[in-house]
Amino acid sequence: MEKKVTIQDIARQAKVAKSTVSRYLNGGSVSPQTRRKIDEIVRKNQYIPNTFAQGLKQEKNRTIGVIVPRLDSMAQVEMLRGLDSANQNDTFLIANIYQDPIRELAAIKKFIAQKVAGLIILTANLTEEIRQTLLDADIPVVLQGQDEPDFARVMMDDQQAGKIVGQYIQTLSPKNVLILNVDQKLDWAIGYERFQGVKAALANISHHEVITTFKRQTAKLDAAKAMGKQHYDLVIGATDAIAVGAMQAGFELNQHPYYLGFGQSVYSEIVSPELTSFEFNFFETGEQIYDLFQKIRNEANIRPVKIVIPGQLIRRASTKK
Amino acid sequence: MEKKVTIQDIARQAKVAKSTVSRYLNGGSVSPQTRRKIDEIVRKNQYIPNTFAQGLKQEKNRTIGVIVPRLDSMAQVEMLRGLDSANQNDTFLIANIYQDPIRELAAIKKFIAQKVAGLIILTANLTEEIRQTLLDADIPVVLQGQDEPDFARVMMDDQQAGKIVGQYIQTLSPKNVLILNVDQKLDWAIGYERFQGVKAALANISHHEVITTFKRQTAKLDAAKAMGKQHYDLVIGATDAIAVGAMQAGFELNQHPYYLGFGQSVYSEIVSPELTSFEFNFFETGEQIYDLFQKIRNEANIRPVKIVIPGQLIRRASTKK
DNA sequence: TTGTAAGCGTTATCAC
DNA sequence: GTGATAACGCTTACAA
Repeated sequence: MEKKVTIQDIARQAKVAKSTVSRYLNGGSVSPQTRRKIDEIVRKNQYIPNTFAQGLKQEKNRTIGVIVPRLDSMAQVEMLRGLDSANQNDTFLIANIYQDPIRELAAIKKFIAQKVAGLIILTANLTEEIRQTLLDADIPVVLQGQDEPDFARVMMDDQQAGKIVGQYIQTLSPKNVLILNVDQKLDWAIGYERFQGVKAALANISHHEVITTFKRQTAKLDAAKAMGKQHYDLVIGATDAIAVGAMQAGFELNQHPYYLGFGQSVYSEIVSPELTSFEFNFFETGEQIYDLFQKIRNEANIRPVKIVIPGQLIRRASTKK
Repeated sequence: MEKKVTIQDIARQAKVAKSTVSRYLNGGSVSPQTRRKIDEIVRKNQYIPNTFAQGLKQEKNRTIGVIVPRLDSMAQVEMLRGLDSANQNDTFLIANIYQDPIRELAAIKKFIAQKVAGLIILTANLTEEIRQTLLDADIPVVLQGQDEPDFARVMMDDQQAGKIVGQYIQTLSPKNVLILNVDQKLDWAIGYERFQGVKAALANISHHEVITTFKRQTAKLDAAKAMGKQHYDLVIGATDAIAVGAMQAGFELNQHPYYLGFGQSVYSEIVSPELTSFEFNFFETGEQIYDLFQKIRNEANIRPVKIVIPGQLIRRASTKK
């Protein structure tokens, strides 16, 4: 059990003033001899500066608060991995807020109180109160998933996704399409933007939209209800999880329409038939988020930027005859 | 943009000494009137104590470092959720170390330097160096996944799991069994303990063991190789992911043995046929880990405890005729 | 019950 | 290049 060794101890052993040691540590001017002497003593004592004292002195630290809506989402976890991979020298404080705005606000306030260097928020929906809190705090913030003009943000190109999927749908020439979507109010980017292009392509095709949730189980139930009433030959889920839920429902009803999903990719290759899906690279998105954060952290008054991440349609067996 | 308000500001406005405010904040003795006065001013100014100043003074804080081998594992994420759910008033610092002992050691050292209140380590394998570092640091530590007698730990009951699965296997009366396991050195609890009971049950049954990795893709490849050489009527995967990989291989080879997995539960209900699997409640495990941490944090010199989490066999379609 | 004052470990500002 | 010394915001004896 080692007791804490302070800058003072180092100074004493090196027979210099602690201010000299401090300068040594922070790359100030120190004579080569002194430097070598301190070098050795620091190493021998395994000295590590006290984070709290540092933080107290310089109103700054290398801790970034990360808000995650749900940790049981592949997309989110991939983005975290991306953040981690791009990370230079920061510590991430991760708060899982279970898609609850109340928790979200609390977590953000706590982060601000802890004087984090900045906030990265993976979110679907900012309440007005959170918006204000963020603006007032006046710290670097990067948003993902919500297109808020006041903030730096990284977005999936859901419009393009919808457009490409829309075009693809037409090549399948379906007769009757089931859309399993989520509430726009819950997630605008997905609920609205993602489906703009899809719906445009469906203008002259019979189709039906059912609002369900992100949970596979719920989606399965809702899909079963819809598919029980009438017959569809193409089912589009707002996410892969939803599409897979529908596949399960169809399986039980012994129906075999085409299926198409969006998003993550754990599910898609496991189900049989494998799921055709419009996929985004969430890992790379995470990296981009971190890079953007670095940029706005360093350049003082940069205007809110928007970065758009493209994706691509991966055709698999679920849309093949 | 609000500037920081300190305990001094509150004291001035309330016309008391800052020590009084400090006492107020920490539940010391304060007269009702003073209390009310401070109460109001604190609220009006939205005062939040500076974490660094607090941490500097009292060598203690409410931050717990959590080491996670991989975030792309359902089991791990569930445990994190459990931790979160049981959490009273702590902040979790989560470090994803990608199953890399080097990163693990680095992360642990960093946590210790940051003077975390304790460490929760979800791990499969402690190197000797990490063991020593942990012991030297002399802070509360709870381990999960590694049965180290020197530490408080929460373990899955892999022995019991193996035994139950072993009994179940016999009811299936297979002729030739393929075991897809992982290296014992990588994960003793899974590689060795989990399969003790299984192998005992297989004593008089022809079987073959192949070592693969936790990755579904690799497992699929290894399974394909083995299943290509001879015919099996039961395939047991050390994890669900491995079993699912094998299912995919079998599907492509047009073989349809029974399949059986262990562990998490995302996959099991999605594949068709649904996967029979021995399941642990990782969420509850997370809660237990936190509770145990609380206990050893508060009681000074408690002997290293061991908590064992049972599981249950869920029979699904993959082992039905 | 309240106030005074002495640190906690670090960095920053000066003189030397 | 170096060393006193004063903060940073808070807690905690110890006095009053």
